Amino acid sequence: MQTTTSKKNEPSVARERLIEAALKVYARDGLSRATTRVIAEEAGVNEVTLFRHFQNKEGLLSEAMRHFVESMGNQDIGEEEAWTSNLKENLRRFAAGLYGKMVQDEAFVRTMVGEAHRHPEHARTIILDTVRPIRCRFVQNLEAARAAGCVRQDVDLNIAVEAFTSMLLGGMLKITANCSEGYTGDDYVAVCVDLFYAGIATPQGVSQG
Amino acid sequence: MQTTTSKKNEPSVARERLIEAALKVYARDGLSRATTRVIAEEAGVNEVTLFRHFQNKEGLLSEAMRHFVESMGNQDIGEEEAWTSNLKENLRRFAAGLYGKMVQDEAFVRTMVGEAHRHPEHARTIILDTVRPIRCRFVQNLEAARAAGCVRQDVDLNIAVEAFTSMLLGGMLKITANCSEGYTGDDYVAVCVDLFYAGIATPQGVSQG
DNA sequence: TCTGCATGCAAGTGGTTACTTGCAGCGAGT
DNA sequence: ACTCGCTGCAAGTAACCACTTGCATGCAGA
Repeated sequence: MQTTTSKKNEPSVARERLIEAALKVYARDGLSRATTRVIAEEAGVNEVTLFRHFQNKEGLLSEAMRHFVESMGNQDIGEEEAWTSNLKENLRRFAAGLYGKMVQDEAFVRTMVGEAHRHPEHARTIILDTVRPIRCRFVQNLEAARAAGCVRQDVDLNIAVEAFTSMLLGGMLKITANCSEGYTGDDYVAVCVDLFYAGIATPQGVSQG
Repeated sequence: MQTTTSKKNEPSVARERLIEAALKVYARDGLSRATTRVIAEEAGVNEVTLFRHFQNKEGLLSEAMRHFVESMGNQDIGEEEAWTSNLKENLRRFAAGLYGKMVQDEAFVRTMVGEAHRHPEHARTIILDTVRPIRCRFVQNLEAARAAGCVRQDVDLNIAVEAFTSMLLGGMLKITANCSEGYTGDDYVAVCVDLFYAGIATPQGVSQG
């Protein structure tokens, strides 16, 4: 029989295609509205195959989340260079990289923010396992910069980094919803970097103008 | 017949109860999962009455959004006092007030962030009509502070305010999802105020330590 | 007292949902 | 050649969805 999209060469192609499709549909339609039928269609796979691989809708969701976290773990935001010198430029690169990634995954981010209540464990896993490593490296870099005398001593770097990433996240949510007025994402990121740099740098180290 | 919850004294009680219930259910279950049956139940009103008042589900949604925007317009975040003096204290009060309001409406905020794609006009209306006035007042206050010499000249205040509110929004989303580590919302707000103040204040005006 | 309006209740319609069952083909390893 | 696992397809089930219809009730104003 003419199977429209089946390949059957590699082992368990359908499974991978279903997971990829699921993530796509989750992002596009939300976790609630992502139906097994639509996911299977998107994957080019029979709906029954979905239930044969993952017992039910929730099983697919869990597997898809695990896959997402793993695939994100292999990615880097900003190259780690010498953060002790040229702090502002490093901040700029980090912010631009993180903001770009967030915009890229905007739909998925929205879905997870919106459904964090209904799927608390998945939301927590994703936030902790994907953004924490990034944040930790960021904190370490700032600590190095502080050791070099570029960063104020009287500020909690953990919270400061949280505030910086939140600034980028919140801005992305508003800008991509077309609710910003008269400025672009690049403008926004630039101001964030400027403010944050001026906020954490040691006063005598702030380059003015 | 024994009507369980009807009052029938005031005019059109059902309508108001339906709108209140709808907002509650939207926040709790999301826009997609909020069913007419559940909303009617929550309102203690027959489901048919819902369709008689608002033609369909979308009609109720629109009315509920309008109601939300109106009710928010009557609320104030921070009292407007003399912003030219004691800038940091004013920032603190504003931030605490806004953060508190966001936490209060956390579920609704999440719903709107998550479904902004599927209901772009409502999302835009809400963001623009409810948070813009607050932001505008904030910008004006900062401009006054700048005129008094407390605020740097070389920063776009519109974007800076956007960054500040985004910082609070993003932090709230993470903290209320139990994804913060070792700090409270108050800690977070305090650091945000500290960073932002150090970020926008004129260098000579920064009180150190 | 009569009329109109808002509401409740019971029932139903057509569509969609998650999920199941039974059957058949096809490729790979033995 | 034969089996076995993966897959497709057709069909069905029970629940739920938005939304409708018809009828009864009770309150308010005339």
